[in-house]
Amino acid sequence: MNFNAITIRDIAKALGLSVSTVSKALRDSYEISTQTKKLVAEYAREHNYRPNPLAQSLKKGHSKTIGIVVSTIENQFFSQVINGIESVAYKAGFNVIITQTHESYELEVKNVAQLTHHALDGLLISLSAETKDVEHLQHLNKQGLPIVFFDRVSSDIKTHKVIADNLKGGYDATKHLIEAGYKRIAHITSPPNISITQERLAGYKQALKEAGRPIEEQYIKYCPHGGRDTEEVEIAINELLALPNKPDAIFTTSDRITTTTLFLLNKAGIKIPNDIALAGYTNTTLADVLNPPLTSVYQPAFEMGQKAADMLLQLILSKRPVTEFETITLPTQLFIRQSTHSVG
Amino acid sequence: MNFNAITIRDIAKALGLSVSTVSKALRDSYEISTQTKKLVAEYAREHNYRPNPLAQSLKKGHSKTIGIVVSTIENQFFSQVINGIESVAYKAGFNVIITQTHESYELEVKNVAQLTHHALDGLLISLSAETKDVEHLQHLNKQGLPIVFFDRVSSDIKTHKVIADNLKGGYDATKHLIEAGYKRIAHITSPPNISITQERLAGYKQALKEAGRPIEEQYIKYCPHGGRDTEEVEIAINELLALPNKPDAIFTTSDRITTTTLFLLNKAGIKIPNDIALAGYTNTTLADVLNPPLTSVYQPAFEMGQKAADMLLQLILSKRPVTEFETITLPTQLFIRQSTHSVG
DNA sequence: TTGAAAGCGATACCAG
DNA sequence: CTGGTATCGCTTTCAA
Repeated sequence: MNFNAITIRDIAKALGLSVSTVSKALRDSYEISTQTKKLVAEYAREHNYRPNPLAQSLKKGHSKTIGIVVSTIENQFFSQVINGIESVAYKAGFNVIITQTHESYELEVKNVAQLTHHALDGLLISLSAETKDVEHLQHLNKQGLPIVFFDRVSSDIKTHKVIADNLKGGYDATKHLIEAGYKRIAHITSPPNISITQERLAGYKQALKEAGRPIEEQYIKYCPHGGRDTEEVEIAINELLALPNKPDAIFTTSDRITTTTLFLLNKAGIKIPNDIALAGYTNTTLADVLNPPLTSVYQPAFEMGQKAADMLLQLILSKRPVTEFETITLPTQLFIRQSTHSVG
Repeated sequence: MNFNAITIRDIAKALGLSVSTVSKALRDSYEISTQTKKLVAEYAREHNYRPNPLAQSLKKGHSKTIGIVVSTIENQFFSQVINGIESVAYKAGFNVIITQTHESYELEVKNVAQLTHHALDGLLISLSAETKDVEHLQHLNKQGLPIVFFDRVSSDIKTHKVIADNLKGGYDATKHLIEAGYKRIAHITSPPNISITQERLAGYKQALKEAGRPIEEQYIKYCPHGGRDTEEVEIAINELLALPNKPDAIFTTSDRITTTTLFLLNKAGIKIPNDIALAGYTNTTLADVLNPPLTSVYQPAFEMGQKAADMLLQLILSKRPVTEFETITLPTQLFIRQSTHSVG
């Protein structure tokens, strides 16, 4: 508040009262007479008094704000998660600060530092695609900053976590492709170090195994930045198309990889699903009006945000240190559309 | 910072120095000996000292954070604007707090209050669809809070503004539809009170006039919440379809209205562009892979964010009160795709 | 019922 | 070169 706001002292002076009386009156303390309260309240309203939150926070030792770290808000999945977080945070009187890592470890570290600089009561984070160690978080956590992971989590920090059932998501999509008659199912995914990649990949493998299909590494492609750059997806697709036995179906993870794959296949004149079928993770509301409508794994993003915020608030508000942590797994949903129409 | 962070006082005590010496050493003051500086710096690093930003802000009178108010971050246009804002804010060492109005006037007022409660140095805002008066902003502005409008602006507050060339956007899209041979061009848009609606509508009308076409009110439909609710778009479309002379093309404004219209027309089995052509405002990267690929007006969202942040920073950092304000108008781009293929 | 004063953490002026 | 002290705006004992 660098602008000329009226302070409690101004009110005190104007009304011939003491600062403490005004403060108490404003907070409706039982110690203050009804008359004085009325007087103060009126003056405050008329002059549009707003307590300086900085001063309040400094005094009280908490800021009533929580920080969110995601890779990009352009990704609908994350903006939906954020909406979920906000819906519960606001209700509890907490504010929210959002920062983006753009899949960069360096930015993640910077942003977390920046955020905690700004005095948070808690942190909600989904790791960047590059992140391999969580030293920067561990330290804060040990110092007492409550942290809750969502989506992309780390097993190196013991705290609450909220994830989608990634294994089942990968399994469902792959199984569907198998049942639809596809023979050579490729998988384009995020880098191997992040949790969602591993879990979804495990689902993919499990479905293949159950169907007695071989798992071929040549059909599995990783995008170092989770599809942030179009080129990485393009490389993956080109490698797949150059295979002697090129795939007849692709299962993609993450919004970005999915839509980029769709874009690139269209651009290359490859017909979906006739030439290659496509099933992918996405939370876009546009899945139905894509060309073709896209078979997709949908994650309950809003609920994920709500749950994560709930758990964080619980940590923040807890009187005693919490030592028991849980990981909540939310179900995903497979929507079958024309991009994976049955073969034959 | 409710967690046990180490303070300047702790350092002073541990090192047998005074608080002020430590403070100065940390800020690399010329008054302090190199030796002491080294000592302090080392201790600070080892113990991971972070200055409490709350205390700093309180003392310095500014918080180094700017607030952003948009309708929804799920809208790609806005998330792109935010990315633009962040790119310049971070470079200048400013943090960013984002809040969403979900097109509600009430939420806008609440959020602005909430934000300023949290001690901002400046505010960047795109008005909600419901907002008709800006009393809540006027007051803050008069108190000295720098405000810059973008996208949906108000003429009631004299300050910097950044907008897209909405008139030209509306004009280009409509003219294109006319030239492509469409005869009855409808327009589905946001509520009439917000600036972008008026400007785009003006462009639509101008194109029709220039082509010697009549402007028929029955072809112009407003969505009270800018397409936030599917129903409002559905009502608009149904009314258009029920017309004796139903339109053969629709020009939609706003991401949400555009994609919802596409969805609803598809759902109703109406072929685009054969039954009805569609051209709409959208910033989604998916325009190319929609069914059909969508003719659209694209706004330079990232640049808009950059410009707005630039101007806000300029206001914040200015030594003397600024009295000269400007409105920057950014060009839009019309991308012609299959949803408006030429007739015949 | 009201007020004086300490203190949250950091900064800056002024002495020494 | 170092340290004491007032201050930012507010909350909270403790006295009066």
